[in-house]
Amino acid sequence: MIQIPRGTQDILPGESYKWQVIEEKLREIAANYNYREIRTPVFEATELFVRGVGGSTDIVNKEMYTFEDKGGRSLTLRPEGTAPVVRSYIENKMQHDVNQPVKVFYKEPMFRYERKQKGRYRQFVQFGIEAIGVEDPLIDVEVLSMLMHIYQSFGLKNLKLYINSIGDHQSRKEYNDALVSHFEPRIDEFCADCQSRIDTNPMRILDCKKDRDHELVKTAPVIYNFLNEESKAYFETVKEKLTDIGIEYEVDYNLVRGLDYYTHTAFELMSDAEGFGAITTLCGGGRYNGLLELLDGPHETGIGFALSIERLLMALEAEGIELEQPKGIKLYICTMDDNSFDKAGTLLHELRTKGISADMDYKRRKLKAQMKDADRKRAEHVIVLGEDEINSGEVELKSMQDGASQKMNIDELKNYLED
RNA sequence: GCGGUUGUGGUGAAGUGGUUAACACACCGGAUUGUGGUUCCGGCAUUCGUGGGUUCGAUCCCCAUCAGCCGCCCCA
Repeated sequence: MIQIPRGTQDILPGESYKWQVIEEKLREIAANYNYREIRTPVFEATELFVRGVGGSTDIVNKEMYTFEDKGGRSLTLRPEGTAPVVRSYIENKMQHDVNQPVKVFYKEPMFRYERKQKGRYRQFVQFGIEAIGVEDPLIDVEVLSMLMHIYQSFGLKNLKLYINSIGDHQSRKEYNDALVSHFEPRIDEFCADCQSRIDTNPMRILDCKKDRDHELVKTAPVIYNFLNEESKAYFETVKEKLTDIGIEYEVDYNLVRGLDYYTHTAFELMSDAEGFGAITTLCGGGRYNGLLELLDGPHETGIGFALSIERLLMALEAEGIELEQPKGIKLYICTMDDNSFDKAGTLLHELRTKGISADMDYKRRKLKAQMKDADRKRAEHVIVLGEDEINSGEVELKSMQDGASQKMNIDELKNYLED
């Protein structure tokens, strides 16, 4: 038997309604904030991610599905959504778009070659937004408020929003240097991971789980102090506005994001719910000043976030929140014999043509079994089509909810069910 | 990529080196010759992730492989 590839999943008919409910809600909220959908290809030039996401990141170093096509081009299944959107923005010269800033959302599968775990897939669906063309604390707040709006609209409670500012590239570099000189003299007291982090990404030492109690971690320089006045003011405004509109957050100076392109505002939404295991990040994002220029684009800046629908579903499950199941069919037709089986097929065709959802049992089961089937299919009404009904042209329309039935002829039935 | 753990019917799960692989739910059928969600009765895995090996014999032992889960790493 051929099995599904590791880290991927089938969304079966019994579950797909959950995705539909979530997707519908996301589209609704996106429209509410005036973000429009963008769709980009599943694969892109490998170079886009190497440059855009950053050559030192794990994503680029070990998680990409990269292949060569028959023309010898190196292509990569997209591991994240921001670089492709920015590529499209640049290529389509969207800085000249009449709608400014350019506010887009996407909802597409992403691919990362990682060890599978609960809530971590090799193919997963990200919903994300990007607002490009404006640098103003207020747009950062819009993005954050939309993010919280999404999760709260599903009734989720155990949420924690962490924010930080990592400043511009200059302050980030100075801060990194300061961390290196802070840790270097005693780096041998740290775990093996941290010893390599000091070269690759010193900020990561700060949120190491093993060394979190080390005194040097506690006395380490704080990034806030390395921000220039402008960056500080920007960050302060973001925080004030968040408070003004009632969004709770916690500042986490150790919050750094794994992708190289982030600057200034960075954030992460975590779940507090029980049984969430190692994977607690529901959504992450931040501002990316400089990314457009890095990809040969105009001097514009952007901000965005990305969330995984799989993890959103996980969070809903963890909090015992059920999504509304779709309505069942309007009418189920029970048949008694070959003749009525045949007639039912014709009637079904007529009903469906009128837009009335209807079904019957094609397995020719006994009446009782058909009633059970109608129940399972959540039919609103059922009729029994037998010899009597066919001869008289009259059926009893039974409501599955209260069991009450009313007599009517078949033509009346079609009109009755139409609305 | 590293460490650990698990893998029995549609689902949840017992089980043992030896002729017929518990049980529960679901499903199908009957009790009730044309009416659902209750009850009672009956049926339902030549097969124990896959491929090898050990053995007279393996679902139970060994090896490999695939997949899930947990931890690390990292992230959505």
